[in-house]
Amino acid sequence: MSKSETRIQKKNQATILAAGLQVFSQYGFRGSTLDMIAEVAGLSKPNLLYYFSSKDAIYKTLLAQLLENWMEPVYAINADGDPVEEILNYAKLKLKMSQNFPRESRLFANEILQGAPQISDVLHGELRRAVTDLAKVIEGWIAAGRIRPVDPYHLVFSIWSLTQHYADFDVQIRAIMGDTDPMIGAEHHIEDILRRLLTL
Amino acid sequence: MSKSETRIQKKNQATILAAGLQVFSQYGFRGSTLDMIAEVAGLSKPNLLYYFSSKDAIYKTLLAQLLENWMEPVYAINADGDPVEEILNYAKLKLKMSQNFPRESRLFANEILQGAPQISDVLHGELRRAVTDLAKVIEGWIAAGRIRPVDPYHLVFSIWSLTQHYADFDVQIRAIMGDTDPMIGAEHHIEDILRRLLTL
DNA sequence: CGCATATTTGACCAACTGGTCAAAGGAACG
DNA sequence: CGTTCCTTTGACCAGTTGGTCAAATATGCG
Repeated sequence: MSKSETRIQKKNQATILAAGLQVFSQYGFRGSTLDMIAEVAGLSKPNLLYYFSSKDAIYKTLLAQLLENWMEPVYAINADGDPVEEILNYAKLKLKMSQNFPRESRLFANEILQGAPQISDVLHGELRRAVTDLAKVIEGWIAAGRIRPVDPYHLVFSIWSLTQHYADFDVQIRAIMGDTDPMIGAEHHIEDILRRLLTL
Repeated sequence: MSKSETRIQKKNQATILAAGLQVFSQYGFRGSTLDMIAEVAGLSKPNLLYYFSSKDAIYKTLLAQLLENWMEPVYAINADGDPVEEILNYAKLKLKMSQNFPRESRLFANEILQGAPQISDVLHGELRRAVTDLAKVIEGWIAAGRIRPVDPYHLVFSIWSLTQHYADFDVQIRAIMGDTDPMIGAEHHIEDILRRLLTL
């Protein structure tokens, strides 16, 4: 079955997805062209379409991979762990993802800005459910007096915005900070914010 | 001079800019077309180009307006005011802007995501200078023991990300929160975060 | 009204767009 | 070596794109 994938197929599919990520994350779906992706990939346009049936197929594959990676750490939050450390650890993980996979973050940002036409169902379905569940866990922590009372939904949005900002607005941040590496201060700052917010 | 602007000219230029904002903020420069803007504006494509010399000209006009509006509240921060209130007030203002002008925020986000090709000079120039100056003011407040020691640059980024997130990721937030209006909780939450962070 | 000026538009263009296809070039394997 | 299947590509297509232009229409004004 999956043995049917040639070595060349695997390599070229990976090359195309990497090129697609590069281009889509910068220009969004509408603003990207197969020619641009082909150029970055170093393949001819018909060759792209030999491995992926359409521009849309490349884009959807990238988004699916992305959503999987993004949901995982949410599920990994342990209701029985230490509340502040669980939340801080999640935030730290998200910041590392912004640092190591900024293009994935920008791909997602672009999709949302365009109104999430491809992932509207995931947002209303799996994501909503996951966040609602997480909110219940946080409410439990609050009720047990283990963290300060905060709105759990807005807490989650804070973590997302604070961390993803370093990937999505990288150009702006670097323009302001010059040669200083933003990520060094960012981790400490976000930890400081969240610890202050959550500690009783 | 400026008297040379007809009533019709004023009206149509405004109509075109409004339509351009609508379209550019969703699809970015590359992903937007004159036909889309013309359709939203209710004008013919050649008519657009009678009022603006090119697609680029519409986009640049919008960005210039935007940057002006965004810089103003930064300059309004008063070094002699109460530090916490000055910062909180700035954050509140930015949140209101996300609420009342979300498309402007998304236009900016799109421009940054695409690598800020049109406003790179402003970022490295005026914006960088303004933030550096603001950072000095904040450092002064810290040195005077009037707020907790925080990295002033990352503080500014926090405020931007926390507030703009509600405009840029509106679709995602509404998917998760359903019918609940995000903005009601957002203001209190952001105030809570910043007060906790800054108060000694 | 009649004229000058401002506005609007249909027809058009060259470049680009996503995608097709038949034919050519390679790899693998007996 | 020859055959089979996988891979690559040049040529091509219909629809879209930003932009032009001359002609038609509307407006303002004496």
